[in-house]
Amino acid sequence: MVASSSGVNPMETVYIIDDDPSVRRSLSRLMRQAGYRESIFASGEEFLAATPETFAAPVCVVIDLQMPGLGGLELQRRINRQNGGVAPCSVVFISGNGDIPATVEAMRQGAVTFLTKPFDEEDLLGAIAEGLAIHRDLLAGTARTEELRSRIATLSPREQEVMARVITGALNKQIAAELGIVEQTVKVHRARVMEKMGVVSVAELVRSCDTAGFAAVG
Amino acid sequence: MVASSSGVNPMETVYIIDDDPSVRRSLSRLMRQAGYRESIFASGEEFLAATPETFAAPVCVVIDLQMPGLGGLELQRRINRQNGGVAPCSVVFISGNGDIPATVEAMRQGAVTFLTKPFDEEDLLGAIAEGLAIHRDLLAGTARTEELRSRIATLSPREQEVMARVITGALNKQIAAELGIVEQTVKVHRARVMEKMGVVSVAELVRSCDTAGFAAVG
DNA sequence: GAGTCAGTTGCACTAAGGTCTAATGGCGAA
DNA sequence: TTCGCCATTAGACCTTAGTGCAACTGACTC
Repeated sequence: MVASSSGVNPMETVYIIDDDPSVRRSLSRLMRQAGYRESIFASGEEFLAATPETFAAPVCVVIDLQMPGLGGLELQRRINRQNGGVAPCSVVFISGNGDIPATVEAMRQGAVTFLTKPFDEEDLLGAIAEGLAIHRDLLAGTARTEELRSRIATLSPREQEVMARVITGALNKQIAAELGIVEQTVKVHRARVMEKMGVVSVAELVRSCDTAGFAAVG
Repeated sequence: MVASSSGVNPMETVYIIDDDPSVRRSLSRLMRQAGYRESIFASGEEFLAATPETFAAPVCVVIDLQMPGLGGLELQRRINRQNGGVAPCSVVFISGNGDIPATVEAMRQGAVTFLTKPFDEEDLLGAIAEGLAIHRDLLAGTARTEELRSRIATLSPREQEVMARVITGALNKQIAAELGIVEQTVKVHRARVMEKMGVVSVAELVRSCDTAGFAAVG
């Protein structure tokens, strides 16, 4: 089953990074035929300079392992590092004469797969479709997390202190004692927290904080 | 830094699966020298027949890719399947003449690494130490999950229905209306739920259910 | 038939959470 | 200085949650 123009999201982009001009041309054509937006780069440095550090739409990067200058594995490392260690896009490796240690390293760093030249076009298209799907799912989760983080950012310091204790299940009077304030003050902060976080129950608040990675305080 | 007897948990076990007797002997000795409990098997079938489907202590399995009968990749698949798709232990591959597609498949199936013969003993010991560490962390999480699941199992059907709604943040009167019972009855079930689950707040209950994979009901 | 258990309900009371109004003080920006 | 935001507190009032006690029903077991 070959991916075709119909059914491919036009915002999903494939980046090709290969030092061989003929490979770039050939893959570029293949991507266009499959209906993907694509851009080609002759080196990792070029790619890093020309693309943003994070992507809002699904992206799959096809990287040639052996390139002069910045090698494929080091490029993958830098791409991952851009986003605080979390992969900002999917990566597919292609290589004319790769070895097993390089394959292991690429996979450990999160590559979708590692194809050896000459490879079947359908294998590459399949890997790219998988990579885009993975990134699509990742972005979906990230969107929710980001929304919650921005909501948390609107909380005053005190409100965050109160929330951190509310999500541990602490009673208002306990929170008040911990913070050296009166219970009524806790209630006020608490009400603002619920409002700003867009939730109506402690259960929802706990889930939101967990999703956003907001740490509870014991 | 080579792992030595001191500092190695005596309950951590390494299983060697290789059809070559000399490799088995050699690796067996290496493992003992490193202070690990070890067992050797001449085939995947032997291993599957002799070991439990899940392990209570950290385990790392060293698998030879090419074996007559059950191959390494298929063995890995079966091991993973035993535990409902979740890896029940760590896997390290070794191979005399592996190829990149096999390496990719092994890594995609969760292998810690893939070493090619002849390999450095320290590389293998390092991989095993990593595999055991990964499995140790996995077991730590699993233990908590299992404890919560067994607690959930002690809940009556009605109590589970109530809990599923409590963790969505529903009020007692809403739960009562949904279940066609009176609020007081909900309170009774709810109190039992909190007691049996060993929590004292809704916040803790929500976290416990999330950890155990207990689904909320909207 | 007696005993057990899950499920149910009622009543009374206490504790905790949530809302509203109103007020005070500090602090930085316009 | 005035304005707005944050943090704080008070009092009143209502809603929910939690607890203890008692009781009834139906299903299942010994």
